[in-house]
Amino acid sequence: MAATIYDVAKRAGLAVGTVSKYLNGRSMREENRLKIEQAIQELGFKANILARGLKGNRTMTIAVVIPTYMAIFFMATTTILEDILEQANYRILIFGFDRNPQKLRQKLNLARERMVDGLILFASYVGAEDLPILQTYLQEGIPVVLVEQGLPGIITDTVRIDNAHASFRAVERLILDHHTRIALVNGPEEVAVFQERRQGYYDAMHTYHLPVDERWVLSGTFINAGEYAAIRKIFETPQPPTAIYATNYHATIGTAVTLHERHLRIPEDISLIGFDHFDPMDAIEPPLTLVEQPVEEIARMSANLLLKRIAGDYADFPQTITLNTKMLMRDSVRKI
Amino acid sequence: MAATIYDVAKRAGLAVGTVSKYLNGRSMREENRLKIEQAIQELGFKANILARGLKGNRTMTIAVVIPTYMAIFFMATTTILEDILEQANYRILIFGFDRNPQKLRQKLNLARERMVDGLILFASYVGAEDLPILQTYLQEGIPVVLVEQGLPGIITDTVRIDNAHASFRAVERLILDHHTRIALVNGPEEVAVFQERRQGYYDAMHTYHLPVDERWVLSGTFINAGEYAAIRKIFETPQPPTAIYATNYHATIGTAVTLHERHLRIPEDISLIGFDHFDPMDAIEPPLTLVEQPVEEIARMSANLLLKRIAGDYADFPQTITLNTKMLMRDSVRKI
DNA sequence: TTGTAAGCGTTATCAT
DNA sequence: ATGATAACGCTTACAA
Repeated sequence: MAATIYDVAKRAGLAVGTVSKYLNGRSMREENRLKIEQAIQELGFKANILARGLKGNRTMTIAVVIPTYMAIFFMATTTILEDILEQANYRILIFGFDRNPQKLRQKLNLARERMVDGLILFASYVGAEDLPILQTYLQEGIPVVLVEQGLPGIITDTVRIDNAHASFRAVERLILDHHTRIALVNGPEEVAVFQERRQGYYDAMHTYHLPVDERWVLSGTFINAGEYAAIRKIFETPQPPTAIYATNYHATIGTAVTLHERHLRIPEDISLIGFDHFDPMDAIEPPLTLVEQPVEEIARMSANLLLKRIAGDYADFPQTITLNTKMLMRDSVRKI
Repeated sequence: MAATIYDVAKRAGLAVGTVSKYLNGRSMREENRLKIEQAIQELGFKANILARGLKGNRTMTIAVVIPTYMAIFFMATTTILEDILEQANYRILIFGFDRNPQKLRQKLNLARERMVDGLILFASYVGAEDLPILQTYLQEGIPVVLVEQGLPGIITDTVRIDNAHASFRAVERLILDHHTRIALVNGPEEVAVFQERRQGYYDAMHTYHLPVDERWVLSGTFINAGEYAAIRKIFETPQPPTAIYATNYHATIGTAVTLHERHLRIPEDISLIGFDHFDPMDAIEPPLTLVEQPVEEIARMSANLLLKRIAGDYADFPQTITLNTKMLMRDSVRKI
């Protein structure tokens, strides 16, 4: 069995209360501090998190809940989140809900059972049925930060990006380079984030009085073969587009691969602006012009906001932080 | 505050002991069972996992420890693992260690603090410094299942695949189709798994008396641009290879993309056999011939083995299960 | 500053 | 079959 605080106390010749104080960073006689440190060292003592949590206060644990483990954006953000929170001495529990609102409900319950001190929820793919339990969190005073988007009736802090504006700028960039026939390869449109990204596309097209050919407006998950066939079809129309704007990681890679397969050169034959910037994308030649999400900043803002609430600081609550994307100008857009 | 077992007992007019028995599925008077169920219902009672764990027995929690969150193989396996273990009423805690043995040590400590009932460790990228704590797990009687590979001195169950044989068969397939100049795009060679995959390549080449041109034997992580440049260089040699065998997901995608970029047609100009089969790969045209890992079976075997040990069944311990990969014959290999 | 003891929510061991 | 109570490892009054 692992050593307990009693073992440490005995070995140090002190009482458990004193050891506990040491563990919680209170002041004490230097001499005793050393004794305790030595005892801890010798016994390889590690405070038992369960007992700590049971006592009712903090478990020093934060739940990070994401739609799926299989998407790089979520995992990249989670990785950074973990680093940041670890520095504040918090641990994270990762829950994926497979883009399934029903499963989400269950995961949120699990997290609550574990008495997490806070919740960071990537809020795309959340369903109406998940709202009540989120309310429960808030009622119980467990801070919640929503990432990606807000949720109806859930009054809490939110960290998001300027989806519509990001799209607008990307499409505008193409238009300013004299493209007029621009296709959209969008994520699943039941998700608010992708509705916004599509809206930005429409806004740009309308602003510049360009017609939108609905056959060029695609949407889907782009994780299976069928959907890529749709991209290929875009080029079977008589006057195919001269540029494509893809609105997420998969769509971007899939589109680039599809273009290469058809021996359409980027950007000579067709221009492409993608979305997201993760390592594997740089395998693509030429380096793509991309809308880059500030992944690190999203993580940092979410973590800090949550920690602030956990610390009891509810000034300026609730806050919605909208972060700006960057256009990474590289070599996949050609001026016509 | 959430309802406790005392609240339930009071509402049902019974003692906590009785309610506890109900929760643990022991027999009891039908009439009381109903009372308890109703009370639980009305109060929305959920047993507190922390208190349960503290009491010393099972936490019904299993740690799944993986080298990185950012690789699809690990996340796909973890997703399935979670499903399977959930059906056995276990929860999982996911820990990524960023391919950093030092971080792994820390994560293994975290998992132990949480008193997990078992550990599933993806053992590539584990360092010598991590071995002692693994021993601690075993000494404390916490079952450990190693996935991908065994570890020196760690006597426990292992679930792995036939890496060398898989490679042998893939390369042999190319040879039988009369390829003689075959390049290898391998994962990082400090990892045992990739040493084995490379060995299979060498074995096949030697078996068929084919010379290996070391300039065509590449290895790396293939998650950044520089490494892809190396693939391109393969084709700048005077007599370039006619076929490539790539040994993991990233290497496969990266190679396919690179080939397309150079307008080398698959399989007309060059044949390709890849490794792993996940959805996004099917974006590539033509459908690639692949070595397919039995991801689901890996997860199932690991989970079942672990559950068996947790249940105290140590017959046939330790066991090493070597699962067979499948060759998915599709359209990326040409008979010369 | 330090020691003592109650209490967190459960399970398990006793009696009853 | 059920009820009362100690114990799990920790934190936190409160007392010394």
